[in-house]
Amino acid sequence: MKHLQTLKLIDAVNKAGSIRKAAEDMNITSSALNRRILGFEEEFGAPIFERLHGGVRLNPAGELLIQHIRGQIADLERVRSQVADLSGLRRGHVSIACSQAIQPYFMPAQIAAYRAEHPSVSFSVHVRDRDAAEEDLRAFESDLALVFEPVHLGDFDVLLSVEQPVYAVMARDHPLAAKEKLRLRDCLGFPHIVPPKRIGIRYLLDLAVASMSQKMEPTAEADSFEFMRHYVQQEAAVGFQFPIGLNLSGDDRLTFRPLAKEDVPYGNLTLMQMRGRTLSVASARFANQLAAALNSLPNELIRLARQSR
Amino acid sequence: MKHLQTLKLIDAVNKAGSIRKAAEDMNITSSALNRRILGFEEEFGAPIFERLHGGVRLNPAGELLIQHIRGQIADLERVRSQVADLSGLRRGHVSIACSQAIQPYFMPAQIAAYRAEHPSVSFSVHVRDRDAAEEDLRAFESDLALVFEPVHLGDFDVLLSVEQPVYAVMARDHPLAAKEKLRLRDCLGFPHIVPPKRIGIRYLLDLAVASMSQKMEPTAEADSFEFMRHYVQQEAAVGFQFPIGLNLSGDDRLTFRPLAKEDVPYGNLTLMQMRGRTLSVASARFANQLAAALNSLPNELIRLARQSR
DNA sequence: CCTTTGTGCTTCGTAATTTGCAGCACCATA
DNA sequence: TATGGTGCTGCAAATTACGAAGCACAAAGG
Repeated sequence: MKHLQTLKLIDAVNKAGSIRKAAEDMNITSSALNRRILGFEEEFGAPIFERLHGGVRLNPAGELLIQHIRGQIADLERVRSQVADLSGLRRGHVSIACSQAIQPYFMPAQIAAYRAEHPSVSFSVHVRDRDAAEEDLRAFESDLALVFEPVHLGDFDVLLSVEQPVYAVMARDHPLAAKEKLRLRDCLGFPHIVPPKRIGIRYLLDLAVASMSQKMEPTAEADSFEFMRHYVQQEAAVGFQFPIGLNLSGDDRLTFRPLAKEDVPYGNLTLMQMRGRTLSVASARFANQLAAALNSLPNELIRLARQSR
Repeated sequence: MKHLQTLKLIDAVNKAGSIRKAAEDMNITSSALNRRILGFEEEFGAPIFERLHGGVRLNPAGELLIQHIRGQIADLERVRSQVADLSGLRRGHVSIACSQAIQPYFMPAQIAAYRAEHPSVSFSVHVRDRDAAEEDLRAFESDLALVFEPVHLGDFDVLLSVEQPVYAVMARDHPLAAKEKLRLRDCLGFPHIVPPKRIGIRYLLDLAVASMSQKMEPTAEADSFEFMRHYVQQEAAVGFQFPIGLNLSGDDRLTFRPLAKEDVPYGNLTLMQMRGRTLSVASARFANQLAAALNSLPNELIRLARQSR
């Protein structure tokens, strides 16, 4: 869009940290870009960038403005999506940030289901921890976020929130695999592997351990569920994951056992968007589908857990 | 702002109803304007106007777009206001729509009080009935609305809502002036003057009369409180008004008596803004001041009513 | 029935704006 | 002190937007 060009350039300068670098990114000369910025600052009535040795950085006024710019660009996209929708095209793009646990099974299935009905809708999936996901929403880089244990609920609209128990993950021949229900202290007696502090599941574990005499002494700390999954097969260790990130009925090398709610509080899986924002048609519909799927999730989990026995 | 020029032109075309008229308003030639519209429609990907004999009109896509445009312009204004505020200037503009009753005493006093602290803030006041006030908010032509008995609360955020009884207004020598408390049926026994149906106070009166055997038979219907005020001095008639629109202690030709709540329900004086919108600093502060003043209003009324006896 | 008056749209030469190139002044670091 | 980075600035060239006039069309007016 032509009339947003200057605004996009400002955004580019902000991202690049210097006018010359941004000029290269946007395929124009630095002089042209520089003059556009100066011109904009003049008609805006205040400087947007503070000039320092080695580049530029947004000043407070610029921070305010960049937020407006991103909102404006995102909102124009929404309008175009709605227009495309009312001309019957059902086109559009959905950008979603999600926790790692969502990514292996749940999200691919949901996207495939949606695209089966609307083939000309495309998707961006950003795997983010709970902090980064919220940052994505704020910067209008994601339309939706589906994360465990969000940090700052204040700036967002919660579309749905469901609870998920924490599961212990271990090899099929692990001593604990025999028990039906596990206590947290059983798990901590064995070597255990946990995610780093920024991950929601670790937050819940830390919360649980805080009120116990037993301490958590992780053998390994890894942010990759893939790694944990293979690690517990090598050394009779215990890992942790939410059931939505597990293939409850289909894995014959691993065993999954829920932890008692008294030990580890359930995780809140929350679907959110930027507060007050009107989503594009595609995003709004996909959010509805996600909400429906999440609502029917508990029953689904029970069914799968029964199968796995 | 340069980059909004095309958008403002589109808005102008929409308001004028024809490209040539809008071109004249905006001081450019019709050919230039026409080309900008065509160019915009091309890069937007869809027509915005439907061409008909004698002019143009927005199509559904255009309606969506114009809403976006107005929102963007208003939001940019908000950003500039915030920027001015953080550079310590306390400048800005507040645009408010209000009921007729607010306009003679309350609003001027409030604006004067605000401007005493922030002299470089300017105001626009639009006197509107309850329907038109909401339309103003939707079109981003007013930042705030202070109206009695709003119609569609759905699209707006309510900042505050206070109750006001309906008062009967009559000449000082009117037979009813002797009574301390009035019933509606007393008033209807005399010639009475009421506002037209779109005014909030009439809505309340109609509501009240609906459950009575007595009917309302207005001698006159007028949308001007000024007219009503003088009319009741000429012919021993009764008018109606909210106390916020009355000079309870200072008028020696008129008498005001509250109507019992059992007869006529209290009117809801509601301060609203467009849903989800972030107001400019000046508007937000003025809204706060209004809210504080409205909250302390009941005591104030009691004090004034006591004085007037 | 033809004229008038309004519409949106197109063409073309010109005016205004933006761009790119080169260079300047500045600052931190090596 | 040299070097490599920055933002900024004249000046000519290129691009873009503009204004004046005219075209085709459609609804009213005499």
